Amino acid sequence: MRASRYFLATLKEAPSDAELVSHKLMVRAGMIRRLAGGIYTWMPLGLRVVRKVEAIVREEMNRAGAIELFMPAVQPAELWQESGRWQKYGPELLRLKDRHEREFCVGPTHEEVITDLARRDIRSYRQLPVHFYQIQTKFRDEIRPRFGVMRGREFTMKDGYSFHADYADLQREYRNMYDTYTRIFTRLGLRFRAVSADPGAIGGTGSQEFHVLADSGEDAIAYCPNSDYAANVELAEALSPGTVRRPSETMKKVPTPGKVRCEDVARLLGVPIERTVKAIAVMHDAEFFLLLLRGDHSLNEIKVQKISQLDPFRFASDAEIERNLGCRAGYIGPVGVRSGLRVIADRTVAAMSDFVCGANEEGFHLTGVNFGRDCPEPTQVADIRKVVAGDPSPDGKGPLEIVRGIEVGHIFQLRTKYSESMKATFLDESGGSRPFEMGCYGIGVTRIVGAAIEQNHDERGIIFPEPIAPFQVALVPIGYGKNAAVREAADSIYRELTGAGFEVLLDDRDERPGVMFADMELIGIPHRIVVGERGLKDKVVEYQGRRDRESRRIPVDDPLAPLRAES
RNA sequence: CGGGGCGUAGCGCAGCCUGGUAGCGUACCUGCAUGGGGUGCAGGUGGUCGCGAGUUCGAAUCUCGCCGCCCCGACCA
Repeated sequence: MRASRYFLATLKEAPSDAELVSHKLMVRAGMIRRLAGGIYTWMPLGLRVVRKVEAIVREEMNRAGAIELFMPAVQPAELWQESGRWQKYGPELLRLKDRHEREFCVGPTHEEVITDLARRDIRSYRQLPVHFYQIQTKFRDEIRPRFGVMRGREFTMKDGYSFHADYADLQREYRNMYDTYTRIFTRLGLRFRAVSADPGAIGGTGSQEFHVLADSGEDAIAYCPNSDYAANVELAEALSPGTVRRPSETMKKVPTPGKVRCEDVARLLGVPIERTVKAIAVMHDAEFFLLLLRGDHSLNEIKVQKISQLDPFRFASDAEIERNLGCRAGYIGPVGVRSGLRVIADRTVAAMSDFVCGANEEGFHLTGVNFGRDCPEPTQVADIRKVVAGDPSPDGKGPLEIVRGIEVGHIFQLRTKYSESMKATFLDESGGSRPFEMGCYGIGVTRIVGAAIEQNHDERGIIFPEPIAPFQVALVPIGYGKNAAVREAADSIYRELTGAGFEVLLDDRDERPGVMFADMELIGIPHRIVVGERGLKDKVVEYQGRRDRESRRIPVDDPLAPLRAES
């Protein structure tokens, strides 16, 4: 490809609304342009990268035995009403009406469509198992689209759905997909980690997410460096500390005017924050609950939601706190509350003694507090906090560490959730009618592009992993338009590299060297060959890898040398 | 959904408080010079100042409404 005939659209400055490096760099490199909130045009250069990702995903899915099809983006409301999600999905589902006032939605996912297809076309166990997938545009009307293509509203996703006669076969395919995803992300050249995701809601042996590791990731992942334990922090279990309570102090009321946060109270009283307990007031319908956490811990809302009396819950308003405790937020605690008020303590709190908590009186806290003696034992003890680095791994193999990640894949055992609600059944060997066992497996294709950049960049721009680079080699002649020797050498190298199967971007724009270097680095091409009059006299050109600090001279008649060494 | 901020040329910004019909950098076009890290000089193109209404002789500027975008919050005990 000749740069003069291509459409490079690099920018010196990024638009001010871009926050993440990957977003800024994608705009600056001319990979994407914004059309509306969370909706982007893929420019020629960006599209090349998307296509590379798609190709790898497609190849591995096919190799794994899945079959590609293509479903409509616009879906009739009836299917969603049947599965119950027309109500449940909420405002994230973009709904629309056609000219006959019939209701449709733009598909955020395709379980309904594929299940409908299966119930029509799969009648016998002899047709099972089967796994369909597609690479398709989805639309999710996010509350707050941001981070460019990483949390857009319109995005490309590979979604696959498998159908099985029994659970054992679903598990087999689930493992198959685990291995396939691992291969895909490895081939894409990404540092990633598979982590356990929410197993409760849908059932089965659980689901797993694949995260690209990056500090800017929206998810926190807890993992054990000594084992393969890894889970989204939302689910990672915080074990009971198992320490024995040893009350030694007597309870005292101390003034703490203006100190409402645990760390402020701890500092004022000169005690470690680990000795404080904070109380969080929540409501389930009209019922009031007090949740107790150690001062330095934070509430895990997902875990709270799993306590049956608290599904769903919301935070209590100031008025509700006043009404139930007679005190404003900031000074509330479990001591002296009316009987019958439900107090749920985190496991860590349940093992504490001589702790500090709010006195239910504005401007005062209590020290030396102990359960049983100063206030009733908690109504319930549960794991309701987020794990922190240093907590013991649930598998007992050492302390947890926490890293951040970007979710780029998710595999799921759906079981019969959709096949039952949509009456999708087949006939088994004995002629009985049974609902399909289903699995579903997603990969965020466009998000991968952002995640890859998030993980691979420097102050000059993008550093694409080789397998998804838009071009592998940037060929930069200096004085292409003026110097015949340079032009001939560049053209000849171009032919040779192209002939060897490399995608080469020949910068024949006759720009100043600095401009060409800056552009090629910005757009992240992994290899660069510079052809200049100076070197040609010695029959050499220069090679520099995108991560290299310096270039090195290579013979002009063997430009493939450094690339061979690579592979 | 709550709070805050912003909307002026493709991009980044100034002007607005103290009304007088718009400016800087960059990008783009032309010419000359330059030719190994976003080069220099000169000359140009490009804006209904987000949209609508109002106040005024006169509105980018003041008022109201709408739209769009960004950030923060929804862990506050």
